[in-house]
Order: sequence, then structure tokens, then C-alpha cells
Amino acid sequence: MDEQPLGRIKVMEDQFAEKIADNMHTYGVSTTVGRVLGIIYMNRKPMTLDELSEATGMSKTRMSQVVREMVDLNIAEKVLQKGVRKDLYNVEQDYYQTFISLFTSNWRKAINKNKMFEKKLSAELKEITSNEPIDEELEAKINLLLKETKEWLDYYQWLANLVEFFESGEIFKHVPKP
Amino acid sequence: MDEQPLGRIKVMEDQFAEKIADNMHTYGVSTTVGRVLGIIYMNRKPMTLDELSEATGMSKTRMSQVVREMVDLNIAEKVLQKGVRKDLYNVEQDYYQTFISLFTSNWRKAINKNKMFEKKLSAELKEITSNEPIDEELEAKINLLLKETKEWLDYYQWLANLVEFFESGEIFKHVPKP
DNA sequence: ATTTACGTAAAATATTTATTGTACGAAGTT
DNA sequence: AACTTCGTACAATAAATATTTTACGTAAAT
Repeated sequence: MDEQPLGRIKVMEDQFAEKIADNMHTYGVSTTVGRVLGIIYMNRKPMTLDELSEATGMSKTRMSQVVREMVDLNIAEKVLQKGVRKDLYNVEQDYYQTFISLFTSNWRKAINKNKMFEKKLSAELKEITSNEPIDEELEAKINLLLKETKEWLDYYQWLANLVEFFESGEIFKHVPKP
Repeated sequence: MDEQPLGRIKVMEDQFAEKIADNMHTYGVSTTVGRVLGIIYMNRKPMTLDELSEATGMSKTRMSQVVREMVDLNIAEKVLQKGVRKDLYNVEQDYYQTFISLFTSNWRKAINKNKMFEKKLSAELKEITSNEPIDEELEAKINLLLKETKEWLDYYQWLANLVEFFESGEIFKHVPKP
């Protein structure tokens, strides 16, 4: 209570960084990724691995791992500054963009994985329907599976459209930024 | 290759269930939750803990835990069937609805957590701006923090609107089901 | 040409999360 | 009333993830 104003601001900034970390958690990224994002964000300018290590109290190796993960997720980028030897990392300053980056990179991953499955499954289904002698019960089962496959593919098409809807910024036309 | 048609269908059904599990993973739920969802889905009717235990090869205790998690997430429900003593569990059969349930329950959790933070932070900020003697540097810092707080609150308002946009089904007006 | 600082791979450790086993109360059955 | 069966709390164990330590190749500084 009787703290220095500057100290209190520092405390609030830390709380803020923590909150950002917490928010990140909802995207399924590890706590430390969230923390680092919050720290760089609050620092208001790019940071080196050593600075991050200092700020988190974690090893430099860990910072290296975390920062790589963030770059992969499109929520951080390496910044080149001439004359400076150490790598600098910066984060997206726009919350909405961060949301979109994480959302799209997660779902794109799932969509791509699914592509292979799609091919395999429909090939198998085609084959089985053309080759085999078919009794009634079998036919019913096959038809059910066919129907479900169709629904599944449609669902993934929808997901792909949804990702595009976010990535293009179209979402903001219908859910505008306050 | 020389398998029975019925056996091959079983294999495909299993692959399908697996794929559903995989998809679930993108939402940040545990693998087993995904598996159970896929199994019940493919079973096409509600299942008991014992049946699930049998189907997954896992303990009944684990099934109990998983099913509870699913109910909390709104992707499964307990079904009462008179005359039957065991609890039966069913899952949402509509992929889109499952997507929405998971999306909204995740973000709602985050939004609620944030509510408390909001109050605390803005109270602190108000206090510090009214009580303290202010020099120029301090004032600049405070203003920056105020601005960031505002942005953060706006962002969360947006998230809340987004959740509503999904939950109400409005999303389908703009990204229609194929 | 040596030395120093950097980032990260790879292996080792610590922490967290998932899973099982035991036990027990509540409710149904005999 | 004694006996089963059910679901789950709670403690123990196993598996997966996060984190650190050590080591090493590469590039800048001396």
C-alpha cells in the first residue's frame, strides 16, 4: 500500500503480462510461451534470449525453444538489428491478430493431417463397394459409413472455410472490433 | 487385402473414430476424451462405463473421469433409461455443434477468469491516478498502461461477442455448412 | 589465428498430467 | 437384513511434457 508509484506500476505491468500468459493458455500453448509473449509485449520492444532468460528466470536454452515455437505459430518474429549480434525477438502487438494466428495455425495443422485420411478412406470405400458381393446388411453398413464420410468431409471443408473467414479479416465485418 | 468385407468395415470405422479423436486434440482436450467421443459416436447409441472400458481397454475409473470432463465441456450427456441401472452416456452427433460447444466452453472460461482481473486492474489504476503526486515520466507510464488496459478490455469484449456469434448460430449465416 | 560469445542439439532431470488400483458409500436385488 | 453392483474419491503409479545441463559448431572480435 505504501509502495512507490513506480513500483506499483511495475506490479501492474507484471499482472498484465501474467494475464496475457493466461489467455494464451486457452489456445493450448504452454504456459511459458504465454509468459514470454506477455513479457515481450510489456517490454514494448524486441528482446534477446538473454534478456528473456533474465526476465523469466529460466535457462537460455528454454528461451530458445520457446521462441522457436512462437515463430512457428506466427506469433513472434526474429528481428535483425545491424550492429547487434544477438538475435532479437518481437511479438505481434495486436491481440486480435495473435488470436487469429493461433487459431488458424492450429486448425490448418488439423486440416492438413485430415487431407491424407480423406484420400485413403474414400479410396477404400470405393473399392469395397465395387468389388465385393453385397448382401443386404453389408450394404446398409456401407451406406451408413459413406454418409458419415461425406459429413466428415463437409465438416472439414467448413473448417477450412472458417479459417479463411478469420484469416482474411472477414470476421471483423460481422464481429467488429469494439 | 483378402479380408472379409465386414472386417474391413470395422477397420474403417475404427480409423474414423481415431480421426475424430485426432480432431478433438486440436481443441486441447486429452487424447482419451477424443477417443471416447469417437467410440460413442461410431457406436451410434449411448454406452455405459463398462462398455467404454472394454472398448478402450482402460479402467472404469478413467472412463468415469473422462465422461465427466466431457459432460462439463457439453459434448456428452448422461442418458436415463428406465429399467437400466448403469449410467448411459451419449455424445452430440453433430460435428458443428461439437466444435461450437468446445470453442465456447473454452473461451467462456477464459472470459470469466478475466472479469476479476478487469475490476482489480482498473480500480488500481484509478487510485494511482487520483492519489499520487505525478511527475511527467510517471504520467507517461500511467497513460500507456491505461491505454493498454483499454485495449485489453476491448479485446475481451470482442471475444465475448465472438463466442455469442458462434453460440447463436449466426456464424452459419456467413460461413454456411456445405 | 586464437579467443570469445552466440544459439541450439542431445541427453539428463524435474514437473505435470494421465491412468490405475483400492476402498467405500449409495442404491438395487435377493 | 445380507448381498451385489454401481460410480467415484483418493492415493499410488506410469507416461508425457517441460526444463536444465553439457557440449559443440559457427561466426564475430581480438
